[in-house]
This record gives sequence, structure tokens and C-alpha cells, in this order.
Amino acid sequence: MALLRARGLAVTEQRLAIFAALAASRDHPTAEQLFLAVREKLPNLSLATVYKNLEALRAAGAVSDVNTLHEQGRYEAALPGTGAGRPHHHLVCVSCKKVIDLHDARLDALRVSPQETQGFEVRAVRVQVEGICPACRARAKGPSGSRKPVSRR
Amino acid sequence: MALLRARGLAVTEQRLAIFAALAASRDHPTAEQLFLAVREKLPNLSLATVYKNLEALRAAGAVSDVNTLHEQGRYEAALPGTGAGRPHHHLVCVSCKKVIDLHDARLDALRVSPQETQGFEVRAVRVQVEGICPACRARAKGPSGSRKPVSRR
DNA sequence: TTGGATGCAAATACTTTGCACACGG
DNA sequence: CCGTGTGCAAAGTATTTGCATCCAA
Repeated sequence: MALLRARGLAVTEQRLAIFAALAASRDHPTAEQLFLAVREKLPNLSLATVYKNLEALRAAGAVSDVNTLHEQGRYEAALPGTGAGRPHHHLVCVSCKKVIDLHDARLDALRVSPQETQGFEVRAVRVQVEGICPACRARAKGPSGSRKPVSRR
Repeated sequence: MALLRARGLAVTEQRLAIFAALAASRDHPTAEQLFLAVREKLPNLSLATVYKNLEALRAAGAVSDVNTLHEQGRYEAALPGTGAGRPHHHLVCVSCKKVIDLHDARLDALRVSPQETQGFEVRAVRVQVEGICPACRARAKGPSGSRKPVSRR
């Protein structure tokens, strides 16, 4: 809350309720699920408010996306025979959303112990390394230019 | 191609071109990027055809989504102080799209060597374990009922 | 010939934006 | 009081679907 005020964000009933609902939830709700949950308490809450708050809280560091890259589907060829389909991992630039393959035998060999998989039948273990790519790093500290990250949307 | 026919899929110019474009691409294109690329060769290709083919090829196992869960944003509370924000990993059911937290110190300790990160400034390493959750496993081999996976869309 | 595939347009789903009014600090 | 937040409606973007026609098998 002090965190919010420090960022110039007002502490409103809606904002608190949205954050509380998120913190209380043990799964990873979508905006709409949060909307439905919070609306029990605040019946005239609007879905747009939920989106605006999730974004505000994310910018303040109080909320994170479970899924970077959720904005658009991305595909890759995966033919078992061709090598294109070998399991591999990804390097993702959180600024420009670029995705680069990462091949690493050590990561491929990762296994998760059955006690931790809670009864799941494991199909794949994917490692996603998030960071800032060289181009975006250059842009960020850059010569002079704009500080705004590039959006691929 | 034999794979396609075995699945009852016809081998069309569009389907081949879409797959070829995907296999040729070293990044992880969106449906629209593929559409633009393939349209150079097949000018009256439609975007809907791209989507339909990606889905058909995915079902046949020739294409995979880089991102499971891309269909909707999912959030979690992440307050640095509260423990809610500790880095953690996820167990994802590829059938019903449920996401469950996975805490594992060994995974938290994963590091990727600088030679492999291609100049990225690494912010986080996230492990996503994909599989079929107990409920969906039960449903799949189930007593009698429908074989269709549940969609959360 | 026949069932699957294509292209178009319309429909749907998710998310963002503009704006008038309300409210926290 | 001032600036941010809210709710509504409209716009925007991503994806899916219906349907008439076309083409591979």
C-alpha cells in the first residue's frame, strides 16, 4: 500500500479488492475470473477496471504475468524425424518479445521428481530464460533516443 | 507428408507452403507473420487458412505452439516481501490449461551459461512442466464418458 | 465422386481506449 | 481542489466459424 502511494497510485477499494483476490487465489486467474470473483463484493465493478488495475499493479511490481508472450500465438515446426522437433528451450526478450531457441543438453536432461509433480503425467519440461536482448539493452542505455521498449503487438 | 495422409489430411499447396515457411523460419512466427510470408508465393492465401492449417498440423504433431497458455492472460500476486513473489515454476495441464505452482530449490538454482545466452541480460529462468493433470488423466482413460479434453477458453 | 480444404465474411473472444463523472489524498 | 480511478461504451486486435466453391485422392 505504501508501495502504491510511493508510485503515485491511489488506494481504492477496487484496487485493493483485485489485489486481495489475486493474492488469495492459489491458481493463476485470468482477468475475467478475477472480475467475477471481485464482483461478488463490488457488484458494479467493470472488467475494464480489472484490466487497468492489473496493468497498474504490474507496473508497480505487485503483480506478474504468468505468461510473458500471451498476446499472440507463436508456432514452430516440430517434425519428430527432422531434428526440428527436438526438445529445446527458449530465450525470450521481455522488452521486444523476440524468442530465440536455446539448445542445451543439461537443460534437456532436467527431470522433476514425481513427488513434486502432483500426479501429473509429465510430457515435457521447458525452460524459458527471460531477459533483455542485446538490441533492447543498447536501446535502453542508448546514445540518446527514446527509452520506450519496442512492442511487437 | 505420408504423415499427413495417414491422418486423413490432404496435401495441398497451401499446407505445404505454410509448413515450409515455418520450418524455414528461425524465429517463432505468429500466424500473421506466416500469412504475410506465404502470401508472397500464394497471393490469395487467406489468414483463416493459416489458422486452420496450424491447428491441423498441430493435431498431427508436425507443429507445436511455443506457448501453451497463450490464449488468455494469467496473473499472480508478486509482492517481494510477502513470499508470494518468490521465483517459482509452473506445472501446466496441456489438456485443461490449469496452472499449478511448483516450488523447487533445485530448479531455482538453475543457471544458464553466458555463452548460451547470446548477449541477453538474464532476468529470470522459468521452468514450465507440461503434462496431463490427474483429473484429465482420469477423464482420458475414463470409466465410459467422453474422450474430449475440457477447454477453458 | 467425395470428403476434406480454401477463401471470404461474419462472428466471437480478449483487451484497450475515450470520456464524463466520482473519489482519494 | 487536483489528479487519478471508475464505469460504460466503443474500438481494436486475435482467432474461429459458416458456407459456397474447389481440389486432392
